[in-house]
Amino acid sequence: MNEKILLIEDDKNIIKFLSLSLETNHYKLINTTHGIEGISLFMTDNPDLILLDLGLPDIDGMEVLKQIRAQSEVAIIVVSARGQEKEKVDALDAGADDYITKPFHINELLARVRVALRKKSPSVVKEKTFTCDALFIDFEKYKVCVNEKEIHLTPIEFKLLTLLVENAGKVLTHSFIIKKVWGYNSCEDSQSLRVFMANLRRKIEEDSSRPHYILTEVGVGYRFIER
Amino acid sequence: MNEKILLIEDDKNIIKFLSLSLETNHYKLINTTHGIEGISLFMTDNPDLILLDLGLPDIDGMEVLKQIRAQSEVAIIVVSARGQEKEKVDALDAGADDYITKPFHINELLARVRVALRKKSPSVVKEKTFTCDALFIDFEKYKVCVNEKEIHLTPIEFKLLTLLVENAGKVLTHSFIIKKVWGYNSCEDSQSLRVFMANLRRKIEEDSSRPHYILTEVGVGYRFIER
DNA sequence: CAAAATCTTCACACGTTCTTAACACCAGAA
DNA sequence: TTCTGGTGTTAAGAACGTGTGAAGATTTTG
Repeated sequence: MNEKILLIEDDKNIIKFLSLSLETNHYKLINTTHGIEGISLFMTDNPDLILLDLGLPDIDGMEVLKQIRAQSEVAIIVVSARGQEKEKVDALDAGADDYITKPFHINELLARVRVALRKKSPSVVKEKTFTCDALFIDFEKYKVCVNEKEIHLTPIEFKLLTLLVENAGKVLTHSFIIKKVWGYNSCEDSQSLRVFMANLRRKIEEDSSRPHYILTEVGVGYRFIER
Repeated sequence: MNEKILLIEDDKNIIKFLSLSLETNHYKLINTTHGIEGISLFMTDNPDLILLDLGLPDIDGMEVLKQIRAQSEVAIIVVSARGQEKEKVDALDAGADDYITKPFHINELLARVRVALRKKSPSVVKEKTFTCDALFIDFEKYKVCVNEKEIHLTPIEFKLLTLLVENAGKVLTHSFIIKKVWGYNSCEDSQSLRVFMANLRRKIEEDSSRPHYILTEVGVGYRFIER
């Protein structure tokens, strides 16, 4: 959140215009009108994205692009008045992630900023797992371990455990669980549910007569302990 | 190295034009004029990049975009005659990596294709071979060995094994496997799948009644053991 | 075109999973 | 104590999913 954007641009009007738009969209903005300072600011401030104009007063924007790209994979969007095909191709091949020609629509620019940021953002592979004491669940792999030892759950058992864990700490009523696991038009028979709870506890609890994870709320339902 | 590009576009002239350009630049090209078939081809052919027109004769291109993006991070460049700001923003926010408006300059398109491919490529570092115990697979040479002895697999068997191995450790549901192997619009018939699993096991398992590599998750699907 | 390989479909045996029913257990109330 | 309502446990059979051989359909190959 609050990604940092470095704007290297010498047109005062565009600076004003972009500052406003970017800041209302909750980006942190740094800006400079000169290429040399741009490279320097990139080094010191470590922005998440750079908006780079090609026509700068001191050095050529292409030079700035190449120097930054030589050191970093940071997202760079070229924003330029030069709309010639060759310049676009050169900038893109020199490492720019996108190229927008002035004049541009602000919403398109913002959308392209989002694209560039989502691609460069540390696309951490989200492990969809859950751990609580000796219990480990990998929802994606459909795998459940107790004390590092894999145990086998049937489809309904897995669904039940997932439901409980997703609502850890909350009490789930019998009818809620039945609706979620068996579907909305199943009769309100809690016999099966009790059997499944027993089986589930036998598999994941150390002592199923004194459950640690799945607690019974008499007259109401069941609840998974809060982490 | 010979990246595969899927072109979903209904304008015959553009198809001809792009085919020529892309093939002279040594890309492998697959193309279709319909969105539904596009999704299906994406599933079966696993392209490195998709060029998507928004105005298709069967379904809306945005729908194609969303459906593909729901399953994959593959590079997608929208190539459309619709140049409205809102459409660009919608497509980019729906997951497109870039948006080019017709008419376009071919060199700019090619440059943007290079940008999209170079950004996606590092994440798709695909292993060329796979080894697990007595099983060896060379994906490029389309070769499978068990105990150093080459065995013959049919195309679907190979595809199935590849899919399982690429997701080693994860449970793949029947419907997921069917979609990936047989394509998007195949009916949900798991009969064939069971037969292929049996054949595959007979070929790679020592004792196919007690499989070592391909495990069954009753009621859910199959999975390849974790390395 | 014929032969071979591959794929699909069907039937059925077998194993797993689910449902159901019976009963034990544990409060708290009469 | 006995009764009562809710819960835990066990076991049997029903329902469902899976493995497998073979036959027929389709595609590929020579």
